[in-house]
Amino acid sequence: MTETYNENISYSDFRRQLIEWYQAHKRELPWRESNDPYHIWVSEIMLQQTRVDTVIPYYEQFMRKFPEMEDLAYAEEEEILKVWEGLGYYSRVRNLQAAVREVVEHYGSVVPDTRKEIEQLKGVGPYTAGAILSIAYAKAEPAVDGNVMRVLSRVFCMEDDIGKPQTRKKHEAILYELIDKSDPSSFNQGLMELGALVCTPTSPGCLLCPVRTQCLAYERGQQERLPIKMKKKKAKSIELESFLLKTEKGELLIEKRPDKGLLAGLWQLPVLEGRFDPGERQQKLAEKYHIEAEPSAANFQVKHIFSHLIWEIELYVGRANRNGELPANCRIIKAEELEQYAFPVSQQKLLNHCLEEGWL
DNA sequence: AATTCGGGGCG
DNA sequence: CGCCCAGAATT
Repeated sequence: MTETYNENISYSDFRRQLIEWYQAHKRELPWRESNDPYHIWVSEIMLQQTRVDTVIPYYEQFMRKFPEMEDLAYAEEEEILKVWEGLGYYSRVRNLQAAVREVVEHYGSVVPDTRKEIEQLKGVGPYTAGAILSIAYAKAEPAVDGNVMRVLSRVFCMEDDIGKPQTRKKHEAILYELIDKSDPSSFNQGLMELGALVCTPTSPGCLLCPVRTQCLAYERGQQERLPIKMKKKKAKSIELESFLLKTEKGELLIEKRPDKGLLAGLWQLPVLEGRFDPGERQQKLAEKYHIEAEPSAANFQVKHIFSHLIWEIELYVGRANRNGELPANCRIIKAEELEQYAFPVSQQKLLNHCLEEGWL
Protein backbone atom coordinates (compact mmCIF):
# COMPACT_ATOMS: atom_id res chain seq x y z
CA MET A 1 0.00 0.00 0.00
CA THR A 2 1.30 3.44 -0.90
CA GLU A 3 0.63 7.04 0.09
CA THR A 4 -3.15 6.88 0.07
CA TYR A 5 -3.73 9.74 2.48
CA ASN A 6 -1.16 12.42 1.73
CA GLU A 7 0.55 12.55 -1.64
CA ASN A 8 3.16 14.96 -0.31
CA ILE A 9 4.50 12.84 2.48
CA SER A 10 7.50 10.62 2.23
CA TYR A 11 7.00 7.97 4.87
CA SER A 12 10.71 7.33 5.23
CA ASP A 13 11.49 11.05 5.63
CA PHE A 14 8.68 11.40 8.15
CA ARG A 15 10.03 8.53 10.26
CA ARG A 16 13.56 9.88 10.25
CA GLN A 17 12.60 13.47 11.00
CA LEU A 18 10.25 12.45 13.80
CA ILE A 19 12.69 10.09 15.48
CA GLU A 20 15.63 12.49 15.22
CA TRP A 21 13.53 15.25 16.72
CA TYR A 22 12.37 12.94 19.50
CA GLN A 23 15.91 11.86 20.41
CA ALA A 24 16.96 15.51 20.60
CA HIS A 25 13.95 16.93 22.44
CA LYS A 26 12.42 14.17 24.54
CA ARG A 27 11.72 15.00 28.16
CA GLU A 28 13.42 13.03 30.88
CA LEU A 29 10.60 11.19 32.59
CA PRO A 30 10.83 8.60 35.37
CA TRP A 31 9.31 5.83 33.24
CA ARG A 32 11.78 6.51 30.45
CA GLU A 33 14.65 5.31 32.62
CA SER A 34 13.81 1.68 31.90
CA ASN A 35 12.07 -0.49 29.35
CA ASP A 36 10.78 -2.95 31.91
CA PRO A 37 7.29 -3.90 30.69
CA TYR A 38 5.86 -3.59 34.21
CA HIS A 39 7.23 -0.06 34.57
CA ILE A 40 5.92 0.95 31.15
CA TRP A 41 2.59 -0.66 31.94
CA VAL A 42 2.11 1.24 35.21
CA SER A 43 3.04 4.53 33.57
CA GLU A 44 0.66 3.99 30.66
CA ILE A 45 -2.27 3.21 32.94
CA MET A 46 -1.59 6.34 34.98
CA LEU A 47 -1.25 8.43 31.84
CA GLN A 48 -4.70 7.49 30.56
CA GLN A 49 -6.59 10.80 30.35
CA THR A 50 -4.04 12.27 32.74
CA ARG A 51 -1.26 14.80 32.20
CA VAL A 52 2.40 13.94 32.50
CA ASP A 53 3.05 16.49 35.25
CA THR A 54 0.23 15.08 37.34
CA VAL A 55 1.45 11.50 36.93
CA ILE A 56 5.13 11.95 37.82
CA PRO A 57 4.83 12.03 41.65
CA TYR A 58 2.21 9.26 41.64
CA TYR A 59 4.42 7.07 39.47
CA GLU A 60 7.43 7.52 41.73
CA GLN A 61 5.46 6.74 44.86
CA PHE A 62 3.82 3.75 43.20
CA MET A 63 7.10 2.20 42.11
CA ARG A 64 8.61 2.74 45.56
CA LYS A 65 5.67 0.96 47.12
CA PHE A 66 5.22 -1.76 44.50
CA PRO A 67 8.64 -2.25 42.86
CA GLU A 68 7.81 -5.74 41.59
CA MET A 69 4.60 -7.13 40.13
CA GLU A 70 4.31 -9.48 43.11
CA ASP A 71 4.24 -6.51 45.48
CA LEU A 72 1.19 -5.15 43.70
CA ALA A 73 -0.50 -8.48 43.07
CA TYR A 74 -0.88 -9.27 46.75
CA ALA A 75 -1.43 -5.75 48.18
CA GLU A 76 -4.64 -4.83 50.02
CA GLU A 77 -7.26 -2.91 48.07
CA GLU A 78 -7.21 -0.19 50.73
CA GLU A 79 -3.50 0.25 50.08
CA ILE A 80 -3.69 0.52 46.30
CA LEU A 81 -6.58 2.99 46.48
CA LYS A 82 -4.63 5.12 48.94
CA VAL A 83 -1.68 5.31 46.54
CA TRP A 84 -4.06 6.27 43.73
CA GLU A 85 -5.93 8.84 45.87
CA GLY A 86 -6.50 12.05 43.92
CA LEU A 87 -5.45 10.61 40.57
CA GLY A 88 -8.99 9.77 39.47
CA TYR A 89 -10.51 6.96 37.42
CA TYR A 90 -10.03 4.59 40.32
CA SER A 91 -11.06 1.48 38.40
CA ARG A 92 -7.72 1.84 36.65
CA VAL A 93 -5.82 0.70 39.71
CA ARG A 94 -8.24 -2.14 40.51
CA ASN A 95 -7.96 -3.39 36.94
CA LEU A 96 -4.20 -2.99 37.03
CA GLN A 97 -3.93 -5.10 40.15
CA ALA A 98 -6.23 -7.78 38.74
CA ALA A 99 -4.24 -7.86 35.50
CA VAL A 100 -0.87 -7.97 37.27
CA ARG A 101 -2.15 -10.84 39.38
CA GLU A 102 -3.14 -12.57 36.16
CA VAL A 103 0.36 -12.10 34.75
CA VAL A 104 2.00 -13.33 37.96
CA GLU A 105 -0.20 -16.39 38.25
CA HIS A 106 -0.77 -17.40 34.63
CA TYR A 107 2.15 -15.96 32.68
CA GLY A 108 4.93 -16.73 35.16
CA SER A 109 5.37 -13.02 35.95
CA VAL A 110 6.23 -12.23 32.34
CA VAL A 111 4.06 -9.59 30.68
CA PRO A 112 2.83 -11.14 27.42
CA ASP A 113 4.21 -9.70 24.19
CA THR A 114 1.38 -10.20 21.74
CA ARG A 115 -1.52 -7.82 21.18
CA LYS A 116 -3.98 -10.68 21.43
CA GLU A 117 -2.85 -11.71 24.90
CA ILE A 118 -2.07 -8.33 26.35
CA GLU A 119 -5.39 -6.77 25.31
CA GLN A 120 -7.19 -9.42 27.33
CA LEU A 121 -5.68 -8.07 30.53
CA LYS A 122 -8.07 -5.85 32.45
CA GLY A 123 -7.58 -2.17 31.78
CA VAL A 124 -5.36 -2.75 28.75
CA GLY A 125 -7.06 -1.51 25.60
CA PRO A 126 -5.78 -0.85 22.08
CA TYR A 127 -3.70 2.18 23.04
CA THR A 128 -2.03 0.72 26.13
CA ALA A 129 -1.35 -2.57 24.36
CA GLY A 130 0.39 -0.75 21.53
CA ALA A 131 2.37 1.39 23.96
CA ILE A 132 3.67 -1.57 25.96
CA LEU A 133 4.39 -3.67 22.88
CA SER A 134 6.32 -0.93 21.11
CA ILE A 135 8.15 0.62 24.09
CA ALA A 136 8.97 -2.50 26.12
CA TYR A 137 9.15 -5.09 23.34
CA ALA A 138 10.12 -3.04 20.25
CA LYS A 139 7.14 -4.38 18.31
CA ALA A 140 5.86 -2.34 15.38
CA GLU A 141 2.37 -1.81 16.85
CA PRO A 142 0.51 1.50 16.74
CA ALA A 143 -0.43 3.30 19.96
CA VAL A 144 -3.21 5.73 19.12
CA ASP A 145 -4.03 8.25 21.82
CA GLY A 146 -5.39 11.79 21.68
CA ASN A 147 -2.01 13.27 20.81
CA VAL A 148 -1.47 10.86 17.94
CA MET A 149 -4.91 11.47 16.47
CA ARG A 150 -4.34 15.21 16.63
CA VAL A 151 -0.97 14.95 14.89
CA LEU A 152 -2.17 12.55 12.19
CA SER A 153 -5.39 14.50 11.61
CA ARG A 154 -3.23 17.49 10.80
CA VAL A 155 -0.47 15.74 8.82
CA PHE A 156 -3.04 14.01 6.62
CA CYS A 157 -5.66 16.77 6.88
CA MET A 158 -8.33 14.32 8.00
CA GLU A 159 -11.86 15.54 8.72
CA ASP A 160 -12.94 12.46 10.70
CA ASP A 161 -14.40 13.11 14.17
CA ILE A 162 -11.70 11.88 16.54
CA GLY A 163 -14.38 11.21 19.16
CA LYS A 164 -15.72 8.30 17.12
CA PRO A 165 -14.36 4.77 17.67
CA GLN A 166 -14.03 4.20 13.91
CA THR A 167 -11.58 7.04 13.62
CA ARG A 168 -9.10 5.36 15.97
CA LYS A 169 -9.12 2.29 13.72
CA LYS A 170 -8.48 4.40 10.68
CA HIS A 171 -5.49 5.98 12.39
CA GLU A 172 -4.20 2.55 13.38
CA ALA A 173 -4.44 1.39 9.78
CA ILE A 174 -2.38 4.35 8.64
CA LEU A 175 0.17 3.75 11.37
CA TYR A 176 0.76 0.12 10.45
CA GLU A 177 2.21 1.56 7.23
CA LEU A 178 3.80 4.66 8.66
CA ILE A 179 5.39 3.28 11.83
CA ASP A 180 9.16 2.84 11.91
CA LYS A 181 9.80 -0.89 12.00
CA SER A 182 13.32 -0.61 13.37
CA ASP A 183 12.53 1.77 16.24
CA PRO A 184 8.78 1.67 16.91
CA SER A 185 9.37 2.84 20.49
CA SER A 186 10.91 6.15 19.49
CA PHE A 187 8.42 6.52 16.67
CA ASN A 188 5.35 6.10 18.89
CA GLN A 189 6.73 8.15 21.75
CA GLY A 190 7.92 10.76 19.26
CA LEU A 191 4.42 11.11 17.85
CA MET A 192 3.00 11.61 21.36
CA GLU A 193 5.82 13.92 22.42
CA LEU A 194 5.26 15.99 19.31
CA GLY A 195 1.57 16.24 20.15
CA ALA A 196 2.35 17.25 23.72
CA LEU A 197 5.10 19.80 23.00
CA VAL A 198 4.59 21.17 19.48
CA CYS A 199 1.44 19.96 17.75
CA THR A 200 -0.71 21.22 20.63
CA PRO A 201 -4.51 21.52 20.62
CA THR A 202 -4.47 25.32 20.33
CA SER A 203 -1.79 27.46 18.71
CA PRO A 204 0.48 24.63 17.52
CA GLY A 205 4.15 25.50 17.15
CA CYS A 206 4.37 24.67 13.47
CA LEU A 207 7.55 26.71 12.97
CA LEU A 208 9.31 24.35 15.39
CA CYS A 209 7.83 21.19 13.90
CA PRO A 210 10.23 18.61 12.44
CA VAL A 211 7.62 17.37 9.95
CA ARG A 212 6.16 20.74 8.99
CA THR A 213 7.17 20.35 5.34
CA GLN A 214 5.08 17.19 5.09
CA CYS A 215 2.02 18.43 6.94
CA LEU A 216 -0.99 18.83 4.69
CA ALA A 217 -2.92 20.87 7.26
CA TYR A 218 -0.03 23.32 7.58
CA GLU A 219 0.24 23.61 3.81
CA ARG A 220 -3.47 24.42 3.67
CA GLY A 221 -3.53 26.59 6.78
CA GLN A 222 -5.96 24.23 8.50
CA GLN A 223 -3.84 23.32 11.54
CA GLU A 224 -5.86 25.43 13.98
CA ARG A 225 -9.18 23.96 12.79
CA LEU A 226 -8.11 20.31 13.02
CA PRO A 227 -8.71 17.82 14.44
CA ILE A 228 -12.51 17.66 14.25
CA LYS A 229 -14.21 16.74 17.50
CA MET A 230 -17.89 16.81 18.42
CA LYS A 231 -18.74 18.80 21.53
CA LYS A 232 -19.91 16.78 24.45
CA LYS A 233 -23.02 17.30 26.52
CA LYS A 234 -23.03 19.52 29.57
CA ALA A 235 -22.64 17.98 33.00
CA LYS A 236 -25.77 17.78 35.13
CA SER A 237 -25.84 19.13 38.65
CA ILE A 238 -26.52 17.09 41.79
CA GLU A 239 -27.11 18.58 45.25
CA LEU A 240 -25.68 16.75 48.24
CA GLU A 241 -25.52 17.27 51.97
CA SER A 242 -22.47 15.86 53.73
CA PHE A 243 -22.02 15.49 57.47
CA LEU A 244 -19.22 15.72 59.99
CA LEU A 245 -20.76 13.68 62.79
CA LYS A 246 -18.80 13.18 65.98
CA THR A 247 -19.51 10.93 68.94
CA GLU A 248 -19.16 12.06 72.54
CA LYS A 249 -15.67 10.57 72.44
CA GLY A 250 -14.75 12.87 69.55
CA GLU A 251 -14.65 10.13 66.94
CA LEU A 252 -16.27 10.54 63.55
CA LEU A 253 -18.43 8.52 61.21
CA ILE A 254 -17.19 7.63 57.73
CA GLU A 255 -18.71 5.50 55.00
CA LYS A 256 -17.27 3.34 52.21
CA ARG A 257 -18.77 3.89 48.76
CA PRO A 258 -20.10 0.90 46.80
CA ASP A 259 -17.50 -1.22 45.00
CA LYS A 260 -18.91 -0.30 41.60
CA GLY A 261 -19.69 2.99 39.92
CA LEU A 262 -18.50 6.49 40.70
CA LEU A 263 -15.53 6.68 43.09
CA ALA A 264 -15.98 3.00 43.85
CA GLY A 265 -14.46 1.82 47.11
CA LEU A 266 -13.41 5.25 48.30
CA TRP A 267 -14.46 6.66 51.69
CA GLN A 268 -16.54 9.71 52.46
CA LEU A 269 -18.30 11.56 55.23
CA PRO A 270 -21.95 10.52 55.41
CA VAL A 271 -23.88 11.88 52.45
CA LEU A 272 -27.52 12.47 51.56
CA GLU A 273 -28.63 13.35 48.04
CA GLY A 274 -30.92 16.37 48.01
CA ARG A 275 -31.73 19.32 50.25
CA PHE A 276 -33.66 18.72 53.46
CA ASP A 277 -35.53 20.36 56.30
CA PRO A 278 -34.12 19.66 59.78
CA GLY A 279 -36.79 17.06 60.43
CA GLU A 280 -36.34 15.06 57.25
CA ARG A 281 -32.59 15.33 57.58
CA GLN A 282 -32.72 13.80 61.05
CA GLN A 283 -35.00 11.04 59.79
CA LYS A 284 -32.88 10.24 56.72
CA LEU A 285 -29.73 10.04 58.80
CA ALA A 286 -31.44 7.70 61.24
CA GLU A 287 -32.59 5.41 58.40
CA LYS A 288 -29.32 5.32 56.52
CA TYR A 289 -26.77 5.33 59.34
CA HIS A 290 -28.71 4.21 62.40
CA ILE A 291 -27.79 7.31 64.35
CA GLU A 292 -29.53 10.11 66.19
CA ALA A 293 -28.29 13.46 64.93
CA GLU A 294 -29.50 16.97 64.24
CA PRO A 295 -26.45 18.57 62.60
CA SER A 296 -26.41 22.27 61.78
CA ALA A 297 -25.23 24.08 58.68
CA ALA A 298 -21.50 24.83 58.66
CA ASN A 299 -21.94 27.58 56.08
CA PHE A 300 -19.48 25.85 53.80
CA GLN A 301 -20.14 24.58 50.29
CA VAL A 302 -18.02 22.58 47.89
CA LYS A 303 -18.68 22.64 44.17
CA HIS A 304 -16.91 19.71 42.59
CA ILE A 305 -16.89 19.28 38.82
CA PHE A 306 -16.57 15.87 37.18
CA SER A 307 -16.59 15.41 33.41
CA HIS A 308 -20.22 14.32 33.32
CA LEU A 309 -21.72 15.72 36.55
CA ILE A 310 -21.38 18.42 39.16
CA TRP A 311 -21.65 17.90 42.89
CA GLU A 312 -22.84 20.81 45.01
CA ILE A 313 -22.10 19.73 48.56
CA GLU A 314 -23.39 21.56 51.64
CA LEU A 315 -21.52 20.74 54.84
CA TYR A 316 -23.28 20.06 58.14
CA VAL A 317 -21.69 19.48 61.53
CA GLY A 318 -23.05 17.94 64.69
CA ARG A 319 -23.08 15.36 67.45
CA ALA A 320 -24.26 11.84 66.73
CA ASN A 321 -25.42 9.06 69.01
CA ARG A 322 -25.59 5.51 67.75
CA ASN A 323 -29.08 4.14 67.54
CA GLY A 324 -28.80 0.51 66.49
CA GLU A 325 -26.14 -1.44 64.66
CA LEU A 326 -23.51 0.34 62.58
CA PRO A 327 -24.13 -0.34 58.86
CA ALA A 328 -21.58 -2.73 57.34
CA ASN A 329 -20.03 -0.09 55.06
CA CYS A 330 -19.51 2.41 57.91
CA ARG A 331 -16.83 2.95 60.52
CA ILE A 332 -16.31 5.20 63.50
CA ILE A 333 -12.72 6.37 63.60
CA LYS A 334 -10.39 8.85 65.28
CA ALA A 335 -9.36 11.93 63.33
CA GLU A 336 -5.75 10.72 63.19
CA GLU A 337 -6.90 7.57 61.39
CA LEU A 338 -8.32 9.53 58.45
CA GLU A 339 -4.99 9.36 56.65
CA GLN A 340 -5.31 5.59 56.33
CA TYR A 341 -8.37 5.90 54.12
CA ALA A 342 -8.63 7.04 50.50
CA PHE A 343 -11.02 9.98 50.03
CA PRO A 344 -12.09 11.59 46.75
CA VAL A 345 -10.90 15.17 46.28
CA SER A 346 -14.38 16.58 46.87
CA GLN A 347 -14.37 15.03 50.34
CA GLN A 348 -10.83 16.19 51.01
CA LYS A 349 -12.06 19.74 50.50
CA LEU A 350 -14.67 19.21 53.22
CA LEU A 351 -12.21 17.54 55.58
CA ASN A 352 -9.60 20.27 55.10
CA HIS A 353 -12.17 22.90 55.99
CA CYS A 354 -13.12 20.97 59.13
CA LEU A 355 -9.45 20.75 60.04
CA GLU A 356 -8.93 24.49 59.57
CA GLU A 357 -11.95 25.21 61.76
CA GLY A 358 -10.57 22.95 64.46
CA TRP A 359 -13.46 20.52 64.24
CA LEU A 360 -11.19 17.49 63.88
C1' DA B 1 -22.30 4.11 19.08
C1' DA B 2 -23.01 6.40 23.30
C1' DT B 3 -22.12 6.70 28.43
C1' DT B 4 -19.67 6.26 32.38
C1' DC B 5 -15.76 6.59 34.76
C1' DG B 6 -11.70 12.09 38.07
C1' DG B 7 -9.23 15.56 38.37
C1' DG B 8 -6.44 19.41 37.06
C1' DG B 9 -4.56 23.07 34.05
C1' DC B 10 -5.13 26.47 30.74
C1' DG B 11 -6.91 30.34 27.81
C1' DC C 1 -16.77 28.45 32.24
C1' DG C 2 -15.29 24.94 28.22
C1' DC C 3 -11.70 22.13 26.43
C1' DC C 4 -8.29 18.59 26.72
C1' DC C 5 -5.43 15.24 28.64
C1' DA C 6 -0.14 8.86 26.71
C1' DG C 7 -8.47 5.64 27.24
C1' DA C 8 -11.09 1.49 28.80
C1' DA C 9 -15.26 -0.77 30.27
C1' DT C 10 -19.96 -1.02 30.05
C1' DT C 11 -24.41 -0.71 28.02
